[in-house]
Amino acid sequence: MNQDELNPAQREAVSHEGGPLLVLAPAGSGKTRVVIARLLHLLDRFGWSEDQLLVVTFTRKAARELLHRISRLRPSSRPSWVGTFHSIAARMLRQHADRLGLPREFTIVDGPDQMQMIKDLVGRLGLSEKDVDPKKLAGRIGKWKSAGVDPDEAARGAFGPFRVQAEIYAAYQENLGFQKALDFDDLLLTLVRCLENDTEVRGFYQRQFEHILVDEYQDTNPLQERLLRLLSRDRQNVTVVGDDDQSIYRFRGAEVGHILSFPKEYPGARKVVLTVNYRSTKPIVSAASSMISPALARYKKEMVSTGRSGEPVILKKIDSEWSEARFVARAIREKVGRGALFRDQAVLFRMNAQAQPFVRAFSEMGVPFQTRGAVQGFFNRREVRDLLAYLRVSANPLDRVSLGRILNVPPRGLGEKARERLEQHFGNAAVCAWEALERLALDLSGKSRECARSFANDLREGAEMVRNGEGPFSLLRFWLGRTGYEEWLSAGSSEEDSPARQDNLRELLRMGERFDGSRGVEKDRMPTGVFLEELALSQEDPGESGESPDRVSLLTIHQAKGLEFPHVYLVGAEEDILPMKSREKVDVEEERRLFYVAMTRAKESLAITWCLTRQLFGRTESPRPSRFLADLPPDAVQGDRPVFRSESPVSRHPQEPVRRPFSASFSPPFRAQDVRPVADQRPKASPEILRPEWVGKKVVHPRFGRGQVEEARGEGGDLELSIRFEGSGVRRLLERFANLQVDA
DNA sequence: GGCCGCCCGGTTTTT
DNA sequence: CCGGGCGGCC
Repeated sequence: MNQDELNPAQREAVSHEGGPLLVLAPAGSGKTRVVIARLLHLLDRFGWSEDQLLVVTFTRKAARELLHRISRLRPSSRPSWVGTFHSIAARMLRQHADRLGLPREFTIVDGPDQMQMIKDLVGRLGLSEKDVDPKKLAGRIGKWKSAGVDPDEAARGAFGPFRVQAEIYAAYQENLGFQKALDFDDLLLTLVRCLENDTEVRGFYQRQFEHILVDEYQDTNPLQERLLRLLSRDRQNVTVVGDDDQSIYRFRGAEVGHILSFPKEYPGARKVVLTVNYRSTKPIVSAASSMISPALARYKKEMVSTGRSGEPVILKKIDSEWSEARFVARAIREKVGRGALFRDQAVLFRMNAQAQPFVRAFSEMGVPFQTRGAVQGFFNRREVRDLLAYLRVSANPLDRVSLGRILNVPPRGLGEKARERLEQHFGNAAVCAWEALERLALDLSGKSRECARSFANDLREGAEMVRNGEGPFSLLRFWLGRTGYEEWLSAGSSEEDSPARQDNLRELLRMGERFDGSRGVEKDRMPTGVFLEELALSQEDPGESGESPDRVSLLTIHQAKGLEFPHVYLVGAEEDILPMKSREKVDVEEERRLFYVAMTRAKESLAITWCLTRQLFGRTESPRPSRFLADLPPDAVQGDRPVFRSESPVSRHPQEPVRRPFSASFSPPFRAQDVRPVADQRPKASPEILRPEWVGKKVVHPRFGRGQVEEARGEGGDLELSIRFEGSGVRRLLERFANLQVDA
């Protein structure tokens, strides 16, 4: 890439010589261009080889995009360590599998499998899902892992509901161990522990990587940050690129604090701020800037538009969500009438439920559209998961979750009773699938016995095929043939969904075939294992990466992150939706960033709508317009101004102090959104009453891990603690919200 | 083992 | 309002 094509700030970032570098890259500032130019610069200028550069992204899509653009600019260059945190971790773990006591083909447990395991364990401990909500428990386990808290530590000092959760956590980890399986968090945590304890492995990677580059750094969670520190020699040659204003993944563990404190945590860091927005017209840039500037914890940075003028941002008050959908449909058709394409336009909303009226109105009014459902379709389809479970047991015969899934699918006379027995035969050890089945067969009689035996034999055969290097295509055909799955499926499906299911099977076979045809030689790996790993680490629907047909996109704001559209309709700009309120709580800061992300997707035109009435969960509500609308500058917007009753609209929606009528032990544990992300960002309201009895206490926080209280003030629900955490520095937290476990 | 009816709860999502 | 999960029944 020619450096002349870069602006001064971009050039500064690209040519930075050594030492930690923070690139603040607001929306539309040419972030990817800088990342690629810097990568090429590092190769050219320092003569490093491709495998000395580590480039970390958050999604497969981003990694693929980077590789694609690099290969276009420099066909000879093929950086080998470009990937997501998880895929890189998996690769490193495999490279050192022997040292870690892991088999090379360990299983990666994905989200649904993890849920299944937790549910099974809850049941086996004689608890109902009313006692323990598996979803919450999964979240909790993830938080423990993010904080590096192992089951023993979790159990220590645990009380009440924590106790049971810690117990299940322990059982869950043990169970993963029997199966030689790691879940997503384990990929990171196991690697972090390995690097922390094994100086040789740590040295190996620290020597290997001359430079580390992290994209979307504002989305890192504590585990990823720890990994980054361990891989970088003396925290020196690290480039992080991101935008604190676009940090919208707190709910899944991302901490905007990492990017905010990078200069402190990486001594000598250089900070480069990209300010020129190449994406949007002047009014859009101006409106978005005004929207984000009241945010409390952020780097102050201006966004300069390239001077393109354009139509003002349109504000539109509408009576109901049905009219809202029709209004947008008409606006879209009008734009198309003036030469725009459908695919140039996107409707953005806060939650998937809002899509419904649009789907209906667009269908009725002949506006072509595409949605991306709340859950990705393909890999959550029963038939796809079933078939993959057969492959996974074949690749890793210790995989009980997958065997459990297919034990009686299609039905082979091994029902609930058999499942319980089988569990006993597995017991607390690493037992392989056919052994457990053969032992089970001895308990059974007649047809069931025969079925168990022959299934065991098939499993042996499947595993043999994998070991012999057979690829996914032949494995899939083998299992389809042995089980009669296809016939069973079409017999049991209704006429309307049968074709879709057959399609999915065919698509899976195609994927297997493509994989067999395309894979390069990878020594020491079984092709089927590689195939399964790739699927586990990329749940992207097949065909999603293809080119888009001419349709309007219906997306949540989260889904739209990283995308841009000439024309954007941001709908449902209402209190309790954007900002979203749940359980009487609003995380205004994150919601403001969401609003900002939505606005900055637009290149040419932006319309923002809100409704006066809305059906929500069967009830008709009369929402108030979003408080954020008050922050839009009058000279950049046009249309309906929302009416706020007082001068200061924000004060009309004060954050109600959250006081629960019951004691703290009843409050739901581990609400991440309660934790103040960065100390000193809000005025302190608590009285200056010192609480020396707290000082020096050791505590464990679900996210920040272990720490010690340095300062304590305030009373009752306002008890405020300054805690020095190992690894993440001092944080000021409200005891009421922090869900601390206090070490005795 | 599978189907039907009732009740409850309900953001955002990648790996 | 709608979908998932559970309990009861065949």
